[in-house]
Amino acid sequence: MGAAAEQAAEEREEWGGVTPDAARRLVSAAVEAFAERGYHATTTRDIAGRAGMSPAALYIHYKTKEELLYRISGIGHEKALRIMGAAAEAEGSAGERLRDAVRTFARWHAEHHTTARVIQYELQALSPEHYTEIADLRRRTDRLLRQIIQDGADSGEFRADDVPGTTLAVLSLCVDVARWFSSDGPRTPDEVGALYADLVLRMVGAPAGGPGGAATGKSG
Amino acid sequence: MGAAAEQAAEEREEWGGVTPDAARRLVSAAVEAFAERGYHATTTRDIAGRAGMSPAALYIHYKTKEELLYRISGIGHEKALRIMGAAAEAEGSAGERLRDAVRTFARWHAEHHTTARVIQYELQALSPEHYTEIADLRRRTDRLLRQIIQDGADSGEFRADDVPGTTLAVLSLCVDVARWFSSDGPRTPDEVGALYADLVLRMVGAPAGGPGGAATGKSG
DNA sequence: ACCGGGCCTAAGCGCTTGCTCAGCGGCGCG
DNA sequence: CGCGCCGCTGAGCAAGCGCTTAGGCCCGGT
Repeated sequence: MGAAAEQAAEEREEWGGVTPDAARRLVSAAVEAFAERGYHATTTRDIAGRAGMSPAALYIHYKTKEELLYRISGIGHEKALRIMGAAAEAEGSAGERLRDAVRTFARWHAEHHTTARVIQYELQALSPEHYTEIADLRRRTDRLLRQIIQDGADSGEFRADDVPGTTLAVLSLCVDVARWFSSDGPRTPDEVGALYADLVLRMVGAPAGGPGGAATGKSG
Repeated sequence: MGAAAEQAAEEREEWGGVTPDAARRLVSAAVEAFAERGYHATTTRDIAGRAGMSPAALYIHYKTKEELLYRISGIGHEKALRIMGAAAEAEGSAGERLRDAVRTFARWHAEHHTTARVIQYELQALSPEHYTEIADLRRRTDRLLRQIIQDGADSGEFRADDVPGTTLAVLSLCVDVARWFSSDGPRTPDEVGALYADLVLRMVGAPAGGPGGAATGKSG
């Protein structure tokens, strides 16, 4: 399989729910362009061009440029919420769940850093109604993580004086991966996830992290 | 002193180096607008309007809209570099210097979150030449922080297996304050600085932090 | 064979954008 | 008082924007 076909396969997985094919190609092109230049600096002509169509074709599948952003933001935030939910609902100690949450959440922000960049840094370009809807997904993600940290604090497993503040910091740390991560950089998404999980567990005073813990892994 | 006069006084301090007065008012208006809507969504008419001038007046003081961003970015990054430099060159253990660095750096990103937002999230709108210049300031800031963490790791005061990775995480954490901080929120800039200093010291395995350390301050 | 509808394009409309330019008011200086 | 000049404005230009419209191709059903 060639590189182009491979990328197309990846896109089909990430945007699998979007049909028909032309609509999916447009979403994919828009994510690329928005991540690269920002929403406002991206023209509908650019998006259509990347998708191999004329500018007018965009409006057959989406009413406005903002609707494209909304679709991307919705799918991305739902994916992020599902990732956090899977970690939160898993069995295990608070430490194990927190490790899993940070590892998978940070890794997703690295692996899908173009999508993540768009959904995290272009929120203000959404219409007020769409923003309200997306904000709800974000609150739910925050609540899931906060509950994990609260559980650890309640049981004495974590040392977290300010649970909302710690939650905010952990979420902020993971989200900001989308800003600095580059596929050309020295770190793989897996490595970022592992590093961040270790750092966060230490932040809450649970350095050993139970089974699978490797906070001081490489060299001690 | 009224609220308006107070705000004007603050601006004069932050942008004190910018003269004449009209040029400073334009910088101030541009920071506000860029932070609120983003660089590309801000029009020169909006900037001039906020500064109480006609659109044409902008071009007497700045050649282009991008030059305005460049000036803001330069002044902001130099301030950030000075803050990090002051902490790095201070006397004291690595733990003390790291605490000071994170506390002041995070606090600045909270207190001046509009400026910080512009300099951290609008880099891609700079011309390539201007970006290169700003990137150098960013590298120097990064190097200062990395040296503190390296010192602590070398002396055994910190437990940091991946010094560049830890540096990146700490910087990312502080920078991202600019994205979520709001003056209407429940936290003051001082509180954010204190919280973040505690979290970061634990991240590097130095929870007590020496004199002045209050990692588990509020309730233990 | 023929029609109907889904998908697409070429052309372009109305508007806003970053930026320019000729000219004007008022302050300092002689 | 009169002159020059600095800071500014009103009007507007070329270009590019988001989006629309009229029409054409192609494929499935009858």
